[in-house]
Amino acid sequence: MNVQLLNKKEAIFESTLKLINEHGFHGTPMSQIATHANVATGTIYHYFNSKDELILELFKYCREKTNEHIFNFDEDLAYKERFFYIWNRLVDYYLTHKETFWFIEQFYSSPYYELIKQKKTTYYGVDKMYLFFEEGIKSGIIRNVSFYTLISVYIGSATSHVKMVTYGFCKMQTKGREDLIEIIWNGVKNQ
Amino acid sequence: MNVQLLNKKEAIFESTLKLINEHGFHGTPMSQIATHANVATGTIYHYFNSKDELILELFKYCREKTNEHIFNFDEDLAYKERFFYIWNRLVDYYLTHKETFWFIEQFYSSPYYELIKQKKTTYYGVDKMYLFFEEGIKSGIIRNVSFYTLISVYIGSATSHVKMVTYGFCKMQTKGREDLIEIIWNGVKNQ
DNA sequence: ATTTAGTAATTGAACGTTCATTCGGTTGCA
DNA sequence: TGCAACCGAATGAACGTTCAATTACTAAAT
Repeated sequence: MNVQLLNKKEAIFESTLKLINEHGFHGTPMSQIATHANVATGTIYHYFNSKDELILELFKYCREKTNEHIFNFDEDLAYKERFFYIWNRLVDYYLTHKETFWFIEQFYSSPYYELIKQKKTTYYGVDKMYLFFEEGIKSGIIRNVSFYTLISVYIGSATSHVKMVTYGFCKMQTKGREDLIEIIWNGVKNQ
Repeated sequence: MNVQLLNKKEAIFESTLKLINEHGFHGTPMSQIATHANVATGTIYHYFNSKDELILELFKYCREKTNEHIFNFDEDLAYKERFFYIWNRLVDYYLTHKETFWFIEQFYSSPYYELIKQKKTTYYGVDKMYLFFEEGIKSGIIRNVSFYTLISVYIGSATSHVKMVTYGFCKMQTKGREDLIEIIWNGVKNQ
C-alpha cells in the first residue's frame, strides 16, 4: 500500500471520526463522509466492505493510536511515578483528541462493541496494563486486588474526568486532576 | 393521564429501551418499537412528537428511576456507611437493570446529550450527591477536593465496574466490588 | 526511451430498500 | 355529542450499496 492510499484511508477515518462525533453513527451518511474526505462515495467501498466495517476499523485505529501514546514512558522511573505518568498521559491524550475519546466511548457503549468483544484477542493496551499492575502487586507497592478492580478505578476515573471537562462541568484545571490521581493512588497503595 | 395511558407510554419506553440496547439508536425503527409495545406506529406519535423526543424523554425516565432507587437510605446511618450504601445501591440497580445502564451510557456519549446539557437545570440526583459530599467535607470526614473530582472517582468507578461485569470480563463477585469501594473510601477519606 | 497491457484506484449516478412521519378514519369513554 | 386515544396503510425523503465507466499507476516488452 503506497502513500497515496494511506492518505485516502486516513482521510476517510478522520472524516468519519469528526462526523460521527457531531451526528452519531447513523446520523452520518456515507455520502457525507465521502464529501468531507474529498473522495467519491464508491471509493470508501474500495477500502471497506461496509459502513459497519469502516466503523470497526476506525475503532481499532483509535485504540491503537491511544495506546501508542500512553505507554512510551521511561522504564527506569519509580513505580509511583509511572502510575501517575500513564494516567496523566491518558487524560492528556483524550483531552487533546476529544473526538477520539468520544468515538471510543460511543463505540464501547453501543451494540457495535459486541462484534469486537467476541474475538477474545487480548490487545496491546490491556496486556501492558496487566503487566504494570502485576508488577505493583508483586513488589508489594499496591494492594493485592483483582486486575479488573484496578482497571475500574484507574481507567474509570480518567474517563470520568475527561467527560466532566469536555461537558464543560469543570474547568480544565491541574488542581482537580492532581487531586484525582492522588486519591486513586491513596486508595490502591499499600498503607 | 389515566392508568391505561401510563401503561401504553411505559410500554413504549420499555420497548424502546430493550430494542435500542440490541440495535442502537438508529438500528431501531419506530415500527419495531410499536410492534414490540403492542401499539400502532401512529400511537407513539400521540405521546411523543418525534423519535428524538421519545429518546430524550426515555433518558429522563431512566435517570429518575435510577435516582429514586439509590437515595432511599436511612438518614441516621454514619457517613461512611452511607458512602458505601449509595455506591452499592447504584451498582446494584445498574446490574439488575442493565438495559437502563447501557441506554444511559449510550445516551451520555452520543450527540443526544448535547440537547439535554444546554438546559442548565440541575436535577435531583446531582443535587443529592452534591449535598452528600459537602456534608462529608464540612465534617472533615473526607478530603476537601472539588465536587467533580469526587463524582469522577465515585461514579466513574461504579460505572466501570458495571461495564466490566456486563462485558463478562469479570464475574459478579462481591469480593471485587468490596475491594473497589474500599479503595475509593481509602482514597477520599481524611487520613 | 517509448509503448503496451494489465491492474488498482476512483468516480458518481442509479437502485432498491428502509424508515420517520402523516393522516383520514375508527373506537371507546365521559 | 364530543374529544382523546388509537390504528395502520400511505408517503416521500434519505441512505447504504452497486456498478459500469474512467483514470492513474506499474512494469514488462520493444
